[in-house]
Amino acid sequence: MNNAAATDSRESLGILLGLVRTELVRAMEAEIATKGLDLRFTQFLILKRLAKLGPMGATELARSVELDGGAMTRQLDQLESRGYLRRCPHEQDRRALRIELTAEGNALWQQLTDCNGRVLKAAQRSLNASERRHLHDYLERVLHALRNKD
Amino acid sequence: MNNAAATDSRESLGILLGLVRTELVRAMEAEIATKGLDLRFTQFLILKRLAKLGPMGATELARSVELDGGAMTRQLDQLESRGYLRRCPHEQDRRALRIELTAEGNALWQQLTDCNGRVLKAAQRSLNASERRHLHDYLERVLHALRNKD
DNA sequence: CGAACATATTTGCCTTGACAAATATATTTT
DNA sequence: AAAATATATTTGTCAAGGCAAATATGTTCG
Repeated sequence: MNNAAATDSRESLGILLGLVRTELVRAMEAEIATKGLDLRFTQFLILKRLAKLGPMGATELARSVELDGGAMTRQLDQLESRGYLRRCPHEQDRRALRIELTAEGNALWQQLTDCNGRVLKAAQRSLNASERRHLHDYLERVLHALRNKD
Repeated sequence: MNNAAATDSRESLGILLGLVRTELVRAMEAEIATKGLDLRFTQFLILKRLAKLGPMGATELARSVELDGGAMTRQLDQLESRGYLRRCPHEQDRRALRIELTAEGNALWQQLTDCNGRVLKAAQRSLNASERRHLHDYLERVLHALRNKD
């Protein structure tokens, strides 16, 4: 009985993670849409990274949001054409870029940070502070276990 | 400080979930590949549902693995052409299908269930039984909160 | 009954992202 | 310094999945 419950619980982890993530993405995009903005979750993540960490290269940015380099190029095309960021040449390395938010990009982030906060607050509203920490901790441990699977 | 940590933790939940899921999918597909099989995670989920719950319609199957109906049609095309499942006419409803595993499909599942168990065990190896239950519980509470956001 | 509406499946179209090849520039080796 | 190697970005190609329209069938209401 105990055994059966544990087994079932283990087996649905993959689906459960997918469901939670899908809903979170959906909720964020819906929240963004209520502001009259049209941005995908990926684009939101890119802007967030730039806003939080400042200018950086495309490869570094891609790694930090777990996106393929080629996909990043295309996202940058879009975000640049909409005026949210700029591709500047890197000072020392002529291969690389220095991607930075424009004033418009920063203004946009001001709005997005609201959405972000509201959605995450709503998502975790039934968890207390300790439970939130634990959730985060467990997820990181699972991630670590998967990455070092010997 | 406490506040800052909580904020940071909240903000990375979206990315963290994505990372964990991506790694889990990657690990499952790698494990499947070691058996000489060529199956995507989605296909694995479809077979799993059919193996666990028995024959069902395409729409129900699609919902249960959180997949679009159109995408399901195409996955079924592939799995059927490889001989793992059959589309039978539904007895009462001539619109609907009754999708069932073939003998080959069941045999395949015997192999897959191993992979599934190994990966999930590895993923959760640093969590004890209580922590696994909690992780599952927290994720379900977050999911529920996102779906009923009033 | 017949019209309106709902549901199951399929198909077409489009966007996204992974992977690999191409290009340009840096770094290391010989 | 030339050659080999590594890294940053871009581009081409492909498969997967979301959405909407098409088709077929079922259900409900007047």
